[in-house]
Amino acid sequence: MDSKYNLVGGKSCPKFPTKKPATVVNFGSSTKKARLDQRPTEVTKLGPGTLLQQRKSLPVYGVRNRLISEIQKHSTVIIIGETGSGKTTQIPQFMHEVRLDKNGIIGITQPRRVAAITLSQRVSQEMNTDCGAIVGYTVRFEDVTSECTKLKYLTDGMLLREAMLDTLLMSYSIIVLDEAHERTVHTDVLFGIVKQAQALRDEKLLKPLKIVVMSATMDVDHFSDYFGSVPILYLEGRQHPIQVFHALHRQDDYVFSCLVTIFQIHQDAPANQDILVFLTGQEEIEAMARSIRLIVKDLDGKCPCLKVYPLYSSLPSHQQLDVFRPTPQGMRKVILSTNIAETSVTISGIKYVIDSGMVKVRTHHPGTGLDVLKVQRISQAQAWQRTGRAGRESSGFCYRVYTFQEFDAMLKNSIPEIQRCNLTNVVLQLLALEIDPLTFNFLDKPPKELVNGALQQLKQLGAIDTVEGTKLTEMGHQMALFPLDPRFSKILLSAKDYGCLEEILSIVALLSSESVFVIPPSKREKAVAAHTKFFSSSGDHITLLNIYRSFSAVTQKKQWCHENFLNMRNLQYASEVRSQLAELCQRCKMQMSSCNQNVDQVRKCLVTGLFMNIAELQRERQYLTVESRQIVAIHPSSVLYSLHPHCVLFTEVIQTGSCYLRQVSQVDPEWLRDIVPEYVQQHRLLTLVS
DNA sequence: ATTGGCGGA
Repeated sequence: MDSKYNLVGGKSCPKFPTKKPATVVNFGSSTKKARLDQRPTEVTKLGPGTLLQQRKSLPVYGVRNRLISEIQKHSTVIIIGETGSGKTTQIPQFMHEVRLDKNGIIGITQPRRVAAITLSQRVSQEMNTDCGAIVGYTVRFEDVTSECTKLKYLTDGMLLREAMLDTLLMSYSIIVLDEAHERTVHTDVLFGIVKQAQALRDEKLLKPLKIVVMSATMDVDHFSDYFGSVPILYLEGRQHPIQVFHALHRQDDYVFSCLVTIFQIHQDAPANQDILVFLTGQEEIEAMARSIRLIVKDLDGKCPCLKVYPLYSSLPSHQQLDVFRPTPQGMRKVILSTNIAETSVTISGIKYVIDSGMVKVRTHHPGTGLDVLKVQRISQAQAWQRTGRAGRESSGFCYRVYTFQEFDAMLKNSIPEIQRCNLTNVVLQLLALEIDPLTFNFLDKPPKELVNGALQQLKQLGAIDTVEGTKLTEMGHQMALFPLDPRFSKILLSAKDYGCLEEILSIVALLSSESVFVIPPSKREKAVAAHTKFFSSSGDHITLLNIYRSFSAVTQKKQWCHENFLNMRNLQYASEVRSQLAELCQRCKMQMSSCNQNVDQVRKCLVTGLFMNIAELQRERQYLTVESRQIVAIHPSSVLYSLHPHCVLFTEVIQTGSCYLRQVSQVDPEWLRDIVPEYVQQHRLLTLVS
């Protein structure tokens, strides 16, 4: 298969068919030692002696001196390491021990907050210091560093924010871009920023910047080429062998095939060997959970007791935590998960992985402004990532519900997010750094249409003067200060003109968080009834405002959220976002203001940033978007779903089955003529407003 | 007539 694969892991064996009854899904196998990415090490409470022993037993420890000398010799290196190699915790310590950091900081980026926090806690424990002293972390809302911090774990997004203040990142002597294979938008932009900073610092004879890229991918030449053929160092991991099976025949229903496979395994495997199944979404997972529970009833006594655990991000946290409880003796867990279990969540004790080979992917279409959420085939790299989830404690098995030929036809690597998402924010950030997004040295260039679409929208919002121009207006500079979609930043900055900053802050904060509504399937009617008292007939935005106003007024927040079927965690997050935004507004010298009960002001203010998102009722329930002439419908979760007003403003349009408008408010077409007269003229919207 | 993969500032 892939030659590099064999370098890191064990030997590849020829695959052979297994003898199974013809009524089941037939698999062929090939024994492989899975290639894996690095997960944050769990913080375990241990004495200092044991900690040192643990450190010394890590594979990376044995090659310490070679690693140091390579990193010392080269200004940029790529390090490929398997899970359990200890690269993320040890290599920064090694560099610090020999003072490679000199008079600067070693910054280590992570795609996720929890990883940055737990890693820095682990490393400060290993170095026998308090977290926040020599070792610290910086994530949104939380900065646990001090004057003496030398090893700083931070989210990639945080380092990008720091680059906004200093493009040369002068406080750092070494930057480690960890988990680079995940290719988050933030890491991808950082690639270019860090490379530019390194070159400029050399050019200006400033202190040099060393770059270390850490990844688990097979496609490492790509990273190396980007920096000009820099050395690649491979690290051994501590991964157990995993036997991989492919379906011998093409399956036409991957959900059903997964279900069949679960029971094939369940009937043969000893108790306490758990199964992890990768599926694509909440609905699919809940449906399969119901099927399994029904089938289990008919199996009585013949097999170990089988317990089903759904796992997806919108699941309340206490239900997510259930997954981590060890399986009771004589039982078996089957976890039905989205790709959350691929990277974000690590479950111990998994012996079997069943891979549907599918994933839900969001793709932005700049011409129509439409986001499409579609089920697609995964990439080979992703398939290996899933496979690896079976071999964390001991040897394991992975059943791929697709043939080897289908595997072979998959993309080697997934399309990076930067090539398929809305780039308005990225482009605004680059322009704020005086970087031309059309010539920026991306690791992988996004399609021209995405960059142009972003420039177009920034021009509409008044952030730039001309689409060709790369200079921000005063408005654009202010917008770039906010950690928001530029349309929301625009609304926030307009709020002073409408005297409703208090209200807009609450709404924008809630739009930045996940849904606050909790609707357990078993208590659906009760939950909806509880939500109804917050509903506003003018739409979802004012409904969100009503919720936030009530939330901030009550003292017993936990109980209140429970009674009203609202998600406490998401409301608290929104409240943190709100404080941060309020502080930024204050820094922009904006006066606080409130429209109290005159909430029409709020909807008018929303128009200043979302005027391109207007839709008009065509016939019953069918709307037409004014700018892109798309046929759409209001999302069933909207309070306007059954009211269908003549003219609405929407926050986003997403195609799942049909095209749906989400977060919708009724607006008076007359407002458009007052608020965005040029836009109305340009788009000949006079029929709408007359 | 009927519903939201995962992160992050």
